[in-house]
Amino acid sequence: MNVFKGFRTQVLALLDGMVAAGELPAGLDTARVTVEPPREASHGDMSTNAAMVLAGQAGTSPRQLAPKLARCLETLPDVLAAEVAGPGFVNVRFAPGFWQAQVAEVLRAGLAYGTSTVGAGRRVNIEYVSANPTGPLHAAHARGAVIGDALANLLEKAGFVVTREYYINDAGSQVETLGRSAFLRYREALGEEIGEIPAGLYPGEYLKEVGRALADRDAGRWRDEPESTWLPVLRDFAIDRIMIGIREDLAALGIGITVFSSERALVAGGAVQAAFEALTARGLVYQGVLEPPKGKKPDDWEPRPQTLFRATDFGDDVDRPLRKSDGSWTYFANDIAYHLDKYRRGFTVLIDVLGADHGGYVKRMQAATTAITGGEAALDVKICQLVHLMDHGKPVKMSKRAGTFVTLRDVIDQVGRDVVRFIMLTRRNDQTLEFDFAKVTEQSKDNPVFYVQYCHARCRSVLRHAAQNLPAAALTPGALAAAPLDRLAEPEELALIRVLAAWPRLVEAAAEAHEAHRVAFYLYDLAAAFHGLWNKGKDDTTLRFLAADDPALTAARLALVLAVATVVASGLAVIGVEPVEEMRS
RNA sequence: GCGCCCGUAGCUCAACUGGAUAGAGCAUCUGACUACGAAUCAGAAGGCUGGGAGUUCGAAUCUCUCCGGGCGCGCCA
Repeated sequence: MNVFKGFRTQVLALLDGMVAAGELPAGLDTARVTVEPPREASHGDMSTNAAMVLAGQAGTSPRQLAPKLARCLETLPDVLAAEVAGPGFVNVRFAPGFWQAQVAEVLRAGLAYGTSTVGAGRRVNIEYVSANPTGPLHAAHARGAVIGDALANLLEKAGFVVTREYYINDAGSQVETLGRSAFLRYREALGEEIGEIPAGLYPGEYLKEVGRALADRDAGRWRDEPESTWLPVLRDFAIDRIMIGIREDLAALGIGITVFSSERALVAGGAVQAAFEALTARGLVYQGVLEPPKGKKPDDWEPRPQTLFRATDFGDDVDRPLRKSDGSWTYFANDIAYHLDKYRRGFTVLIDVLGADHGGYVKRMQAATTAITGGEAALDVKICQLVHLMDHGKPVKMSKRAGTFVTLRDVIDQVGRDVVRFIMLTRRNDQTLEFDFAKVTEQSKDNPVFYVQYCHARCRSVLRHAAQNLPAAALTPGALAAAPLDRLAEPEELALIRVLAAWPRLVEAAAEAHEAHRVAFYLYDLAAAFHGLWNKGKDDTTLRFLAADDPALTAARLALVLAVATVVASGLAVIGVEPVEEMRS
């Protein structure tokens, strides 16, 4: 239960009452009325902008309207005081009991605390990773994988029905190159000396295994055949082998892709032709000649008529080609068909998580999605900026040519899956991210993974201590929820409860914004509030959780501790990280 | 040249989609370890939110224009 949203409905009800009493005109637009925690804690518990939003419509001023609303708010049972502040905010203070009750809410809900229904069962398709099946996943893929996966978790928690999808680009020239490269390794596996890998083919060592596997299966069957015979076989064989490895790597990172879509199958099924015809029927396809790109003109540029999609009608900068000069479809045309396919499978909310090099692709794909679905589906594209791999502050050298690039598997093996997942969410997706092997495994407060995990471990530690003196039955969530929570009266305790109570609101806001990183930042804030209270107990022993001479107080504080552990675990579940019981030394 | 993203404390980053006096963490300075684990915490100091103009009750956020960085720019995917 989002307490802020709950209070907003109460505010709206009071406004209706003011309308009925003739204090406000009817027909006010309350859509922009918000209830938020004030930035400054001293301003109170919640703040509403209602007077400022409505004053104009009501023909009065915020400072005149606000006091009237404040008086109404003070009639509510949980409200201690409502004050007008600044340009017309109404700040509300709640009775401690209002917050204390939230602890019991957390314990009753358990890990489901924060689960919301704002998604209302709407179906969302989120496509992520979608790395070309020409080699193993490398370190940079981790970011898109985690952002997509965490966003999927987040949206599910917010009440959306989510499909997690991986688009296999198995149709273009790159997989042909893969087939040729694999053929070379196949011949090598049969004992041939292949020498240097020619330019234009993939040199990676990982293809040796592919070549060997095919040699084991088919022996010399393809060696002396023409390319037209072996290429499809080698290509498909290599794709299958590489996709097996990719799936294993994703599993190692805990990425739960549910649907793998094949570009080749899509094309073979006539989907591109169908999408093309749909666009044509809408009058959005024509033959035309594009201007050359200014400033950076390709050497072989020559004006030529092309089959173009009217992307500029939908906000793109130029119209985009759908066919290559040899008559085959462009990647863009295939992708239009793919997005139409998603729409036809019932999704109206589409999210693509793409790498930084796809930045220039966003507008055209959004234009195409709007066009092909008649505006019924909306595409949001999350661009992941680069990840700079570092070690002890120095860049990790990588060279694709020398085959020394860092694979995703390397990273997972070195620092662990939980660390990878958490760190990838410690920056907004459109901000570059530094990933330092030394720093992310450091056991200090500089390391947010550690800091948050340490919070959970401390909570569990307290509960373990309590278990030495109390029967297990007294420590269940149900028993603790029944503790005298009104004993949680210290300012720091109430402040901590406010942070807990912000979790459901954060889930909703982050889900609507499609921003999973906010969960990581929230967890950091929650951990900070808890560590602060913990340390207060160092100076002031009356603040300690376990009060030997006061069982009732102890029970109330243990309820709070368990609630903190629960919300931390709930948040980590969205990120896809396992909460730890204790820190290993 | 055009488009997209970014520019916030010395450094690394937030800021709840337009809210109040822009917040954290490092680093710096001051203080707290016979402990429910100090692997932490409290306090101080640090800002013309790259510059300028506009929109309105109100702008880091929206518009325009410069400056600086990243990514991309017809038959690669």
